[in-house]
Amino acid sequence: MEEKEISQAVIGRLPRYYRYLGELKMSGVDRISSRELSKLMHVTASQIRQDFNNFGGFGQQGYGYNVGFLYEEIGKILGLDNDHNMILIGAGHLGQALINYMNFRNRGFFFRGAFDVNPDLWGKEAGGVKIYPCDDEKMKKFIADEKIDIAVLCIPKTQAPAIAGKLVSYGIRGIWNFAHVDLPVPDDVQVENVHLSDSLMKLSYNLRRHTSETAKNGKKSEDWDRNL
Amino acid sequence: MEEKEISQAVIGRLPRYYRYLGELKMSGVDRISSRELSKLMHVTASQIRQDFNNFGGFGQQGYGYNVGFLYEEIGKILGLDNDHNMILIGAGHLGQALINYMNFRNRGFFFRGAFDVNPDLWGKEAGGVKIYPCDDEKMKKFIADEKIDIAVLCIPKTQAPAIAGKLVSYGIRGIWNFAHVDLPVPDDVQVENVHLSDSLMKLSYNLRRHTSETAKNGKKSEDWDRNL
DNA sequence: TAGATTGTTAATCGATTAACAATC
DNA sequence: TAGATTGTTAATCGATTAACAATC
Repeated sequence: MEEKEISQAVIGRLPRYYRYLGELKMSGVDRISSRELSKLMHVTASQIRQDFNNFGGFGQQGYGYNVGFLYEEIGKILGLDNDHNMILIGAGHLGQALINYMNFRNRGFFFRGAFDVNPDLWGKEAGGVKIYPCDDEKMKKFIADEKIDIAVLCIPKTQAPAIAGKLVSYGIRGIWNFAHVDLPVPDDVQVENVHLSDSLMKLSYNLRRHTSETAKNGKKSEDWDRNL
Repeated sequence: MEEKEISQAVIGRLPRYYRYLGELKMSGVDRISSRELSKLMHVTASQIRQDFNNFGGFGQQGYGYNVGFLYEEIGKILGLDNDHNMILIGAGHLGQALINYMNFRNRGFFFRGAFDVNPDLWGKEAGGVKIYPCDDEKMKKFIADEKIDIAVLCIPKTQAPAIAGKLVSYGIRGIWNFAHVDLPVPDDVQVENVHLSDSLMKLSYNLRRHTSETAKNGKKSEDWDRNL
């Protein structure tokens, strides 16, 4: 039986469902209908049901969805029931910020080590792990020994594609890429880009667009759904 | 005459065009066709032409596009021809990483000050600007005096909505939100979310999906377009 | 049972791709 | 002019929304 490919549009919404369900669970709600959730999240109930039904029937007619169960199931879909071992490549400001962010750990994402070209950092610690030289053999061995599956790339864009290529050859299957460049990797390697300046440019566009629009029609809307 | 609203799908692609055009310009290329650009960026030539034509005719039949001109025009569309004054709210690890990142400055985004609740940080500097107490009156005056239009929110999600509300009342029109929560703001305030853990969860999903798929059909594709 | 709400099919909407006439 | 390539319309594809039968 052919499994249908789930669109990235759906996947992109799962973490937000997961977050809302986690909060509902925390506040003791143990049952919710697509309609209630739709009001809370400002999306259509139709979309919620369609999204969930990509993965099978999580609800019950006449009842709705069990919050705890749904939360767990979406967690499983997102692969949060398995731990992930990560290495940080580039222990600069941003890299250190990420490695010190505890919330990733709570979701099963663990930094096992960091690598940097700067000798001043070698042997020091960041986020509870050692910083090693960006040495090919060392990285290769570390990735194999520690069963690293994700590399977090926080290095200048000039160096990113070359390092990414090496990491892939050492067995890395997922790259969380903060370098402002597209990484050409084989199709069986997953890249998730976080292009901060792109994000800032989108904000800049929307600021200008809105400013000129209000200047034009002079009205100020109270509708804030679009921002969610 | 009604101006058609440009879809966020198009806007989301502009920064990437901008990046490629900047690189072409730097390497001395001054003319490119939609077909050449499509091969470079791994998107369809049709999409490129459609995207550009949302904003008017930037090209010339039989010739293609002038790289420098197109680069400038897209910059203008993105609002990069105007400077933006920003404040950092929350000078923790992530906030300090952002305020120290020089590339935003090159694009016209300037941090003018930082605010934090931690007294140990007050009076210190980060990224060349002072860190102030998160005091209502001080923030209000600073935003007005320094003509701040963007606030960069790097605070825990529990505090983010309350602070965001205040900032908006002080005149902030754009929020770059790194807190893991949806901010309810009026429609004339633009929010750009950077939800890092959501991004990591997507990577986790795609890792698992691919791992089980290759396990199933045992093939390893060389096509890497999808990762761009 | 009657009421509620899902799962799912059908209708609509929007975005992407293809095609080609206009034109440089 | 002939060739190339855009701007733009038309066709296709995919995603969202609406509707409702199934069922708890």
